Amino acid sequence: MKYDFKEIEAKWQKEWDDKEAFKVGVDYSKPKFYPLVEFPYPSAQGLHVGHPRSYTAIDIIARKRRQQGYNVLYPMGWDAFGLPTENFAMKNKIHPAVVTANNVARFKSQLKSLGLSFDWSREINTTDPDYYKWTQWIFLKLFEKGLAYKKKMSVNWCTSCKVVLANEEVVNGLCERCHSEVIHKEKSQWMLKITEYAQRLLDDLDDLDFIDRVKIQQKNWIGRSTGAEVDFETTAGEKLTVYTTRPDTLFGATYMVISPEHSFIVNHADKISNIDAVNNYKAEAAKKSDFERTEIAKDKTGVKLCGIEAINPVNNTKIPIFVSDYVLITYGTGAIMAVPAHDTRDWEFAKEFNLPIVEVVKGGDVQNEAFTDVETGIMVNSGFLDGLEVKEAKEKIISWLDQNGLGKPKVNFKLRDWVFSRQRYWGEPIPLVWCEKCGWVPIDEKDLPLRLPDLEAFEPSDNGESPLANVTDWVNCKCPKCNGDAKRETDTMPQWAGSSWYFLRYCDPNNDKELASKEALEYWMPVDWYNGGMEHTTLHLLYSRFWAKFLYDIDILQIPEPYRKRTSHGMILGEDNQKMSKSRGNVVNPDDIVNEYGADTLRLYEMFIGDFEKAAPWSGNSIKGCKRFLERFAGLYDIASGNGITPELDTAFHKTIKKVTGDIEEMKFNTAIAAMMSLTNEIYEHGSLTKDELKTFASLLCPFAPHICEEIWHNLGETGLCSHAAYPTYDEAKTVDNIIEIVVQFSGKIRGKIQTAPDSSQEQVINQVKSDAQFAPYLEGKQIIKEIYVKNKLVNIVVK
RNA sequence: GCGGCUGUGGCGGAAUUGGCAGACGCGCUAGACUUAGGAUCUAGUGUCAAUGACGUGGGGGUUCAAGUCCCUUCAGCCGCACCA
Repeated sequence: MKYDFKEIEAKWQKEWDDKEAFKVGVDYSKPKFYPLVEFPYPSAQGLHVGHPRSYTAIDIIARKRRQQGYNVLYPMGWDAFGLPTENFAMKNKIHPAVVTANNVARFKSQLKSLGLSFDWSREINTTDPDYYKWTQWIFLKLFEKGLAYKKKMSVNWCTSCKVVLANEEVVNGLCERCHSEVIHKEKSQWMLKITEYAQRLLDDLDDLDFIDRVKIQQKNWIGRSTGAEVDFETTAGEKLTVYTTRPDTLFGATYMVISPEHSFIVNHADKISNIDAVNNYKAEAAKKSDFERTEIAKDKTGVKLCGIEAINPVNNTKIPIFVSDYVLITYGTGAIMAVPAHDTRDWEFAKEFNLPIVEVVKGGDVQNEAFTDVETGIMVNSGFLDGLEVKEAKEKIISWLDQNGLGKPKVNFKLRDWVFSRQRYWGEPIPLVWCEKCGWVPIDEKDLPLRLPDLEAFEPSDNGESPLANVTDWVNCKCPKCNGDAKRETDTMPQWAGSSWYFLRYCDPNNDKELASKEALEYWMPVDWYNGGMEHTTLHLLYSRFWAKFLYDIDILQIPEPYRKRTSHGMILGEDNQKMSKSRGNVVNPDDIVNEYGADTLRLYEMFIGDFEKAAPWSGNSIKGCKRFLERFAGLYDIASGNGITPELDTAFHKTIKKVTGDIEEMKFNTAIAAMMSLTNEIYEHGSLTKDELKTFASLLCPFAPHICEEIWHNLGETGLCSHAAYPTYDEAKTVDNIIEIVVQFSGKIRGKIQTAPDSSQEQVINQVKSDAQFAPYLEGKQIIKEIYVKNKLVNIVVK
């Protein structure tokens, strides 16, 4: 059979479309399977070869489950709000909605050309008002429950573009796009209290089937630490509270440090004799960019607060207070007790400022290096803690502090609240109104969606307000509460908003009464298998878990975790082993590959390229091997005749089905394909196969290379779709060969092989070896010390 | 600095519980067919001083047996980065 992939692929893609072959039925009695891939941002560049790696992998699993009789929901949509579209719109004077529509059309046709079995009837788009109505609705619920609040905070400000930048848009302290200086600016921003869910986001990870590196990364990001808050009296009269994970080292605290932004400085400016120097330092610290402040060479700087001292509560020693930017206002209490003997940063600071280093845990040489080990040390110079191990000392000092009203145990998280405001046009409007009388007032649910007004120009205003701020007839409105004059919030939501709940919308995408019906959510959720990039682990994946938990708390969702299983694909690199990028000129366009080799070959190659979880370089040569395999597979049609089974091939078929079936579940697609290549080789060696066998093969290969399999299936006289054919099964008993080879070793060296029946006894096999002339030289005149037999594998006779 | 990952032929990569290292594919070599070959088919392809020995980044160890387990060391990649 000639393998005309262009004709075959166009034909079957149309057939699938016409027959709505992958539209999922609303039959809630059938077992369900909900696989999901991260919906793309429809960029102007079109599809990247990285996209199909994830999509094809999950497509294979979806197709397999469908063939196995599950009700499979494999949906696709568009995460279409975002900055690049807005910038493109600004530059070319085209409305972002039009840009989005164009990009979506391109992406969709590209995805369709890959033969992915998406249920297109459930396509969603985050920029669709019918969709973002519910994004806004969820925000209103968060606001209602006190989980959305406005806070003045420092943001990145590009001095040239005059816009607020996300952290990701700041590279080495410069604007990613125009390379001019980025400074900090105070701005009021909407925040979501994800920190309120920190403990639950951490705890619930345990029961999820997420790959380890995702769990570990989320755990680190949430960053739970346990310790104590300790109060230090000061000569200024106000207590300073510090957070420490090492309360056991309290006797070694020889000074304190507060962050430049700490209110203590302002509160007691009159008592600080060198207040000018302190204020200078504050100003310097504020001017520093994030890059400078966290630079690798972290030389410690700071200024002593002269005229004020703190008192160490355990020994009533007076200790100096410093201000330094190595203490962050955003973590703990913004103040620390410094124990230079047992903390690297404090040690560096103490060396710089010639402060005393007092050893309180024995085990290191603290004058030369901070000793931070907590496992081996014994307490010294610590009064009632002396002689204890660190762990014991920690418990004892915490209860002592607690009893004396000087401190208490405390848990802290690195996780910060989620900055939810963007001063941008192309995002969901935040559905709140500012009323001088009533404060922030939510708009009425029945008035959702709050639509983005149509604009001609999308330039942000000079003061960093969203372009929406210029649309006065949109901004000015009536307060929903008192009907007085009010103004709309002009900030929009970040791109992460729409993607934080999209998997719920797929369950019931056209519902205009609820974000999705209870019934649909109950049936489809959770997502059974979610694959996506590692780069989303601490953002999208965490945010969406947070929203799901919130929706669970307010009784919209029946389960507290949205995803049962999470896997992650490796990147596809350029042929030069570097990340693909236009500037390197190593970009491979999937359209070109589909044109030259066909979608089936592209799918197969991306699955064959290597370990799914690892990065792999593209190879223009290797892809030919996959094309060759499909040609050879198509060629099987010419040597297929008769029905029934071919006895010589039967074991090979059962083995291959077993291997492929298992490998797909473990995402070992490369070895599954290798097994099918081997089977093909074996069939050609044998010279023929039956039509029944070819049908079996087609239904096995179908999830990987669906177009050619449909064609073969059809040519073999089937009238239905191969994509709907029952997935092949195997008989365990038939996967075992009648005769197996056993490796024969003498003293651990391989000297030959023998053939025997499966499951032979040790005695049988050893006797066979001893009576085999080829092994006589190794036994002659030797004394047998030990005989080892591994069933069906190997014999090792140790001789002397 | 902390956390995570990876080192196997010329290349991408295989290898249940420790049990034939290099499956499968690319590339390469030779041959066949051919006006032609960036097509197809057949055979070969870890290294070497080659009936044997050596081989999974380096060194050491455990074991009848180590890519796999233990100790140690080197190299590369990714994430976070002064989180007290």
